[in-house]
Amino acid sequence: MSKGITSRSEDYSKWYNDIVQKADLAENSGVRGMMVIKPYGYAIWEKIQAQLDKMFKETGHQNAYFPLLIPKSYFSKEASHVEGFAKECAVVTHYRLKNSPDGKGVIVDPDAKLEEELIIRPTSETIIWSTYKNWIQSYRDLPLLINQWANVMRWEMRTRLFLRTAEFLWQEGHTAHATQAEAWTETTKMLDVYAEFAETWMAMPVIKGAKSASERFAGALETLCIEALMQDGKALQAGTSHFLGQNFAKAFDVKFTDQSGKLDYVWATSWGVSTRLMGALVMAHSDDNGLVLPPKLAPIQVVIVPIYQKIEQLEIIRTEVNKITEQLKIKGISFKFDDRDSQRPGFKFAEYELKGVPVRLALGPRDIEQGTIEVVRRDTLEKSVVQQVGIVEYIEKLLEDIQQNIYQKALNFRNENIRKANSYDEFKTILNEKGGFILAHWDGTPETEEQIKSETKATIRSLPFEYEKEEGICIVTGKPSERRVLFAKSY
RNA sequence: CGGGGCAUAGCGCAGUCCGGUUAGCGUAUCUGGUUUGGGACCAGAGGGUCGCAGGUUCGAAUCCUGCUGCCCCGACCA
Repeated sequence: MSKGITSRSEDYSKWYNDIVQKADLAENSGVRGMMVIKPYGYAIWEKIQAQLDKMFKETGHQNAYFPLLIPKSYFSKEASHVEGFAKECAVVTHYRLKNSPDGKGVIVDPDAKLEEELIIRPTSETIIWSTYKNWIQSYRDLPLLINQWANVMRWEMRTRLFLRTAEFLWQEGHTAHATQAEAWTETTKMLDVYAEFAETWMAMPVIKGAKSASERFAGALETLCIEALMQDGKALQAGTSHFLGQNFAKAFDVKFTDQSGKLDYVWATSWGVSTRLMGALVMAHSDDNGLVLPPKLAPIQVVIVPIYQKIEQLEIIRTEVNKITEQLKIKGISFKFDDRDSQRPGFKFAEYELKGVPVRLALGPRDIEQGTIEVVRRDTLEKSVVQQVGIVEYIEKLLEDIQQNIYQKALNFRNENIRKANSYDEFKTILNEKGGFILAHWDGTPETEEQIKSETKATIRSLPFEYEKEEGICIVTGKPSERRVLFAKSY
């Protein structure tokens, strides 16, 4: 169909790579595992950031910035945290280069070895909590609600554009509270923020739940997550919110005096989403013609393509287009009038489909004569000719429809791909033949979880909130279980 | 980090097995013209340290060694 894009049925991974690269979202760089986010891709990330940032501020958080480099000694203070991240940390050992004696380039100066090595942050709990120690003395300093937008680095074995890169962009919220209850409320509140963002803005349905013990964040007492289903039937963790208890407060000695004068450790949370959301966005809605973007996150919501033979015709069209774009501006709808003479209309149509622009308008001599305009919506590729009168209201409504429609489509797909399995055989059959989410009983032990993982490659994505308790027996061991949990193969 | 594949013009590739003119093809780019309602056509032009570093040879894109990067499959993760 489309030039140069592998179809999903042919090779899903290749399709994903083709879209990311050909829609100009990102490309691989000269550095292993690290990508360049291109202007069009970054524009989408900026929209994601802007909305999330607004939501964080609305829930009382402030932004701050902490250092990229973390002293190695900080890292060892919280035992399970080290264990979780040690294997993938980049380490800075020297602070100077010098000219190579053989005259070929530069070498690390062996005389410039650091006394204490520095870790490039894989996450910032340690540097932040060592700082919070100085910021918190009394209950009056609480709650402390901080977020930072930053890059982090995790030395990944195998990387994929947006989904897993060695360096990625994210936000990380780090909060401190006087009581356990308040910290727990914060943990669930931020998960709700993520879920709302995913569904309302990304048009991507998610399932909220809690991670099993083995999938928890290193150092957390509880990890909550939102899980989304991709078109190939694999699950993607789209955001996490951690209840850290008093682990980091104890590790970094962060105490406060409560109203009765008693000294106690503070309660903590952390929560984050990353540029991985970009990967989720691509896989949630796109088709074999290219990217499909939800209008709320599309850098260009409406593209206008003029169709003309002579330059005089273009000028007439331009006058008509200006009338429309002035109104679009007032409505806050972003647009692009593509008057490039170097490409023909057909080329432009294909190009904007590839880039996922939600609405395309085409205006030619025939329309000028008849007072009409051609409107094509990206999600269904449906083409209609409508009157120019009232076109802006029509577009406004159409953008809402598209946002709704792609959400509904993704929701239907997701719902059709949640299945219950009542035996291990059934579980395996569903997994191999259909994929998707599987709800099944599990005895609650890490051993059984591990056995299922090694035998089927499926993992427990979460203990989902939205499914009620139900007595049953574990599909593997036959032991009693009080609820079904959510399994899937995942990214 | 293990197994497999790949690296030649911006992009996609041929040439490599079997060393030998000036390294080709498609596409993109630039110029001029004709075109423009679903990826236009004609004519001309520019563009290469053949991934990097060594080696063999009269001669290397081609043979040998090392390195780097990318892709796919595994072990680990947001």
